[in-house]
Amino acid sequence: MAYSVDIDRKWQKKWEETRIYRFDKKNLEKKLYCLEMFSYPSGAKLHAGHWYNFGLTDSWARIKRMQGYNVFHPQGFDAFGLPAENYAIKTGIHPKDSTLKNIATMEEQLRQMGATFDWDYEVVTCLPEYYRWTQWIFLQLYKHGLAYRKNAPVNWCPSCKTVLANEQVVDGCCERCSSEVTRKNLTQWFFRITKYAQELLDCLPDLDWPEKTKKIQTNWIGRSEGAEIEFKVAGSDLSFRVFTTRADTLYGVTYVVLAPEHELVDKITTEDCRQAVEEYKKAVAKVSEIDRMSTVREKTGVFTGAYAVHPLTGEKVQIWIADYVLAGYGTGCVMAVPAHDERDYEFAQKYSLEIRRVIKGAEGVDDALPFVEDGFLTGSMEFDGLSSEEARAAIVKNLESVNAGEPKVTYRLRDWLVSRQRYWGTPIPIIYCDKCGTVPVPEDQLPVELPYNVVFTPDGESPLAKCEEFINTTCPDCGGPAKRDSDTLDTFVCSSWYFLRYPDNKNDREPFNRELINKMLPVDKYVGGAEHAAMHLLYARFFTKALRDMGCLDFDEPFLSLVHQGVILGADGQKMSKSRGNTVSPDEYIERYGSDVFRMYLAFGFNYVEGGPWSDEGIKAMDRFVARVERLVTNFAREKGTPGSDRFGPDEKELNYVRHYAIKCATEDTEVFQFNTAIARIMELINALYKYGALENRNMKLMEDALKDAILLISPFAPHFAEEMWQTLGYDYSIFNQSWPIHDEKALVRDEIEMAVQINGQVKFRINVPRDADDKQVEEAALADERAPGYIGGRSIVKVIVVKGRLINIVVK
RNA sequence: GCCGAAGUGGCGAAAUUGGCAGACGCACUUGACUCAAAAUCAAGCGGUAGCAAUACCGUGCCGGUUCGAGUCCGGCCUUCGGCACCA
Repeated sequence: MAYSVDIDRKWQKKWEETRIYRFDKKNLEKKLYCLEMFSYPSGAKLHAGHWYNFGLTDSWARIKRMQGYNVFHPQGFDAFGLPAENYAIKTGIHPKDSTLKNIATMEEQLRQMGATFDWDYEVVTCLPEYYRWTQWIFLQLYKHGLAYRKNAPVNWCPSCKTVLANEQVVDGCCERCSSEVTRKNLTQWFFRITKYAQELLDCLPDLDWPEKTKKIQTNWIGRSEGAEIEFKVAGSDLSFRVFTTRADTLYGVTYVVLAPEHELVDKITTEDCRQAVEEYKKAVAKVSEIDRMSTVREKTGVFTGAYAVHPLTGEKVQIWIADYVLAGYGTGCVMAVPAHDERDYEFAQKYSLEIRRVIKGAEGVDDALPFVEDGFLTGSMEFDGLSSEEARAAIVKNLESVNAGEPKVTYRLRDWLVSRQRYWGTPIPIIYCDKCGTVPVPEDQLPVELPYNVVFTPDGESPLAKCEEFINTTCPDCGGPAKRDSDTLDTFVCSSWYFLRYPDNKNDREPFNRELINKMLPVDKYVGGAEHAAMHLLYARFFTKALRDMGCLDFDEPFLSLVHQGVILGADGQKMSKSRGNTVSPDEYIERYGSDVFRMYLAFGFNYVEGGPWSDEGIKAMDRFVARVERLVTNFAREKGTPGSDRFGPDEKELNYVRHYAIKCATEDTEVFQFNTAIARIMELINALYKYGALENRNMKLMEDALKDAILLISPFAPHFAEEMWQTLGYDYSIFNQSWPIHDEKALVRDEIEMAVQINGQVKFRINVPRDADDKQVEEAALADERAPGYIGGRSIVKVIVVKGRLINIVVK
């Protein structure tokens, strides 16, 4: 039977009946945890990107399985989230109903992929069995001081009617709906990820992750080393601290700037200036955070009338407020050194403030102001002549001795805002009691179930707030009337620990068993989109570390090795989208060619990490290749048993060489997700088999062995097809219980090697030399070649370089 | 603006530590089979010149190091990611 989608179904059924991909819980010594980022159950069908991610990672997992690993390869769904709720607002279909329906559809489609998923370990984040433990983790974080509430200005999307994390705001617009984001003050729950900033940074170098991703995380965390320096407010007991990375420029301070929101502003502002300050503060409050973040905007500010005392010189400098100083970074105050900072320079020029040089460039360096690079100190009393680097240490030391400063490290990373004014998410397990205050829901009362009967009106208030039977409850402490938190958790919270739940997904006493999880984790190979480089991956790392410190597990990092798949574009080279009409619907292709052809095309047509444009010609070519293999197999199966020779001449040697070369390369390339070259080598083996098959008096044993290896090599990429071919060749079920072939190094040694002969670095001709020829013999062979004199002419040989097994370069003059 | 990655035939892409550029495939051309077409099988296929042997050019651009550079160094250009008043 020619390969088609029917073959897919046949073997899917058989695999399911025989439970062939079931994970063996007893053999944890050789476990290998292979994981793709789980998906959101959207209403649409699986797209090419899902196949690219899941299908090819599955091929990788299959090889590992055949190499004897006990592969744990689970699947699940990131099932809470905005789209389902927005869909409900639009259509009236309840998020729970639509989500569960979508999950059923997607499960079905994922089964049709023919992957090695063990569905016994499925995890669905919107089910109480799961979110009960999300809530439990929230409570542990709360108990350990890692979850706290504060009033904070938040990014508000007027269209989604919800709060967005900074990272969900793209160009001042909502990541999801692209409407303009505004600012709003709300009391929100935060996770103290900043506590782990340094560790999150320190563990990065040892991870087998793409360098680019590590770089993104490094930037995101944004460590900055410097000093905190105290300035006293002249004529009062008040003081404030500034953070600076340029303590060497301290003598160049001519004024200081506070963020307009800084708490000290009201206290120090003089009567003369109060009106101007108040007006300025009002004006700043009106400017959206987005506009304020624009670098092209002209800097503005006002004088507070107050003066600060320079900690070393005792000089009085003006205190200003300006919007270019951010309340949320560092201490919310800066010392202004206009001579050596571009922003301060611009500001000082505008408001005619003094600009005082304290750094000069080295000999020959253009140090026109503002000079922002390191140099040598000048006008800085006893520090004159020191380099910037020496001066930073010396000045901070000096400050420390007078108790006016010390070395300090700050981070750009901010705490993670997790409250969402939304329905379709994990309820926050907190109760507010007038008498007892903020009370965590007792663990034995979890889960706090999400009520089904709610009204979806997009008015910015959580639907839960309007659900009386949910919101009104009794205080667990005093038994009096109390209210539940009406917000739900960011869905990134759900996805920050799902990989911990998979191995123990049915545990109803705890989120996961500590002993088991210590054996099953970390994840050995994690594969998913690069768009999660900053958020998801950082949050999951934070959760892992926090859970470790709370005694729930004993490892430091969740994902040892990470791969990002590229993006498959439409045939026009543009991102696939319905509006462009360039989407590729896997179902149609699978119906026509079978899922293995689809998967193999994805494997062969692209560099996995880069992705690229879809090509109908490309998948047709793959269809032809599969048919070509099938012809080879059926022809051979017909001839099987006919007597052949047992000779092992040059033809056999060549076939055996290609065979083992294919085994070696396919194994090594697949290991590092280079599926395209792995398949190229398999194609070469098939070509070699055709060539050999056309000969008279073949060595049938060798041919069968080579063909058998070829099918084994194809099997991870075309599992249904390979299973069918295996059967056609008369072997027992299942090919996936076979061992992965190992190449024979001896077969890769050729008797004669072709080497290129270069004259002055240019290839002129090629010679064949015996495999074991030494440099001298190679040189002699090259020079003895009849073509050599013509190229050398009358010139003399200056030097001869022999690169073993590759080329010989004759340098002549 | 800063940080990072990438630019290779008509196309998708390969290329160990600096060592034969273009593996494998698509498209195309030719031949075999066929009444014919498709499919299949076989062969060719970077550019220019030439009947040919061959010569010259060729990995975004300019320069450098080297016996030898797609690969290393310096300077540009373009594209794509990340960050962006971070003190």
